[in-house]
Amino acid sequence: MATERLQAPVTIEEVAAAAGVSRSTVSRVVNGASSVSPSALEAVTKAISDLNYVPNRAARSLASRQTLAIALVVPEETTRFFGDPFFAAIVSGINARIARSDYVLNLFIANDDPGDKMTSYLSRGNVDGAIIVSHHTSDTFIERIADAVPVVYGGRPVKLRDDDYYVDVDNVRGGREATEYLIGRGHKRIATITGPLTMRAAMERLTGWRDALTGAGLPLGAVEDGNFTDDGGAEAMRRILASGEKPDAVFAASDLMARGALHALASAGLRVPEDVAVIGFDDSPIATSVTPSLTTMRQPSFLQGEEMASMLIDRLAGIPTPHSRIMPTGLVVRESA
Amino acid sequence: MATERLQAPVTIEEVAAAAGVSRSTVSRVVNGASSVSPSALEAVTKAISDLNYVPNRAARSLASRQTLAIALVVPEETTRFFGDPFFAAIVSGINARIARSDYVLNLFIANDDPGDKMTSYLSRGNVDGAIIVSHHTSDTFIERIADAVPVVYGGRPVKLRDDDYYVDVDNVRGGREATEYLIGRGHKRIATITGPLTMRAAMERLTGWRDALTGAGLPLGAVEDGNFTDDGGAEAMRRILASGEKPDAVFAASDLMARGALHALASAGLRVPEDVAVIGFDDSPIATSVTPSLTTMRQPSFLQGEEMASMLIDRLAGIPTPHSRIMPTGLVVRESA
DNA sequence: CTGAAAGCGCTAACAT
DNA sequence: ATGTTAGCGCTTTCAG
Repeated sequence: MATERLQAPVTIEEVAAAAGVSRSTVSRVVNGASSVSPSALEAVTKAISDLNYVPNRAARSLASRQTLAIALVVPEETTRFFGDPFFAAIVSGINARIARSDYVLNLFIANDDPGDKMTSYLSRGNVDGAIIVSHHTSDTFIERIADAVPVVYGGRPVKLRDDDYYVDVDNVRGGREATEYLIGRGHKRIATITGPLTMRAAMERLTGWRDALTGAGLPLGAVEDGNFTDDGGAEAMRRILASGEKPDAVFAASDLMARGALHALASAGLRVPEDVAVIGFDDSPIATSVTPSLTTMRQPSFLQGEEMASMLIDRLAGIPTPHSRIMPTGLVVRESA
Repeated sequence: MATERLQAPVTIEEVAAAAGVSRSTVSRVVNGASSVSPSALEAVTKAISDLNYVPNRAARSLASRQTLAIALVVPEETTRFFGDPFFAAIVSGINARIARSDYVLNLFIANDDPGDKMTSYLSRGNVDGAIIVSHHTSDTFIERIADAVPVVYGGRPVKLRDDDYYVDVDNVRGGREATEYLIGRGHKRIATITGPLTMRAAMERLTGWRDALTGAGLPLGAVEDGNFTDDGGAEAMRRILASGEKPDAVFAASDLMARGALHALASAGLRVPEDVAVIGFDDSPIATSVTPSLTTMRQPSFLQGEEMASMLIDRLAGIPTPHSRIMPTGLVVRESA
């Protein structure tokens, strides 16, 4: 026991010796180069597994000038980020894809970093690329990151540059279809609870809501910002109710806000969907955990995360990749509308 | 435009030249060695900031044989981990402390890693240490990590080894004091909603509850597992109500479960605290966001996170550190009890 | 297809 | 206090 920490690490040199070839050849097989004879390949492969050789990351990085690390940048307040199951699914997807690669994820929560250690760290080439999971108009530091390393965004960035890549859904359409569903059910006074309008997805879903309403010749209902949080959704709902014009339906731009709205509605003694129908967005686990269960516009969050990671990994490997990937949304009808 | 990615990275050599000293001296100031003359120090410092020098991690790692990386290991289902503000605060604290150091955080979500890429990655010395933020009895892979690198746990580990370090609160006492508060308020039939009993903190808070009750000569009320989740708390509350023996108070082992309980109680038409008093645990942002606001046993989650990181950093620096740090809890009285 | 040789940028004895 | 000198373990031309 306790000899563990000092095991001599096996180096490429020892593998080469064991296989009777040179370092270069070992390096070639480790990196999957084509030009290696079958016999050499076999000898090296055997030596590697016999010796349990694992390349040293630092040495590899230093020589190859890549870090095999990807930054996961979270430009959110920690409590908000952690509070939303949407991000849970996104991160889970990213992590799942990364776990299948040679990369590791470096976590950066912008918020806890008052100086800009993060920015300079990233700029200095300490990661090969970055995934930026959300994006506010006010996040200026993001541009500096994008100047320094390849970036993939979750959601179309506020200022799209030529070299930007992103994964998104069609938020306008999602918002429109959610609202159209409400309209189709005969609702006439449809309010909406939006995310922070500094975020593109929030604005776009609002646009979709507006398009549906004007398209149907219906008046625009109340618009309140719910900040993409549970509490924010509840407060927005209360403001809508307090405003006088009682809606008969509400489109909440996230399930989390829809949950808040549900609670506010319940407190106000209103029944869902009878008095007020509610439709959410995400189809997160929340949708089925509330009562009544949530009718919602589904987006494939886990896949979005996976796709973000895949996109970046492909780019880093030099594989041509489209600049954006728009994932499908779809209506999921349950009890609340 | 687009010249950005190829900026010549400034090396220690260039800093040395600019400062008129040798590489070694630069290295010394970068690493905070004492034996540098004031004048040299100043020249180097200036050169560093003029040139905007940031040391190359790979080179540093290779030469110094440390990785300057710390693994953040999350042995939880992603949705659960991200769903609890307690973890949000913990991670925030860890991240804040790490941001002040030379280390970076590598994120590993055990759950998304069916093989054991993570374990072998960590075992191969790719990180200098690991922080394991939660711990279930069933998590066997954790031992393998602890065999390979220095570890700090969030919460006393299930099997404590000689070389383990952890940050915790006195959960037994916290549970006891919360329950004693309820008793002091005249409640006689006190139920509890526990976390999963595979987790030490859950068991200990249950013990505290039991101790308080037996200490006061009161009968043990209902015990239901709420899985440390919102929904779990609501269901546990429903089971308690359905069981026939109506409690006049409930100790929920986390604020999240308390929130679930509050909703279940409201649905059942029971008033809080008049019909049933509710006390939580954590004093997370949830406590003030629910109605009625939550009386709860506070634990300093952010500080716990910071302390976990500090402990590991100190250990890695060879600074003697006590094996455990028990942080204080304290009652916060609000409306729910 | 393979080996030799030259570093990648930094730290850490060892001198001085 | 500071400079010199070896590497750390690997990738990558460049010859052959």
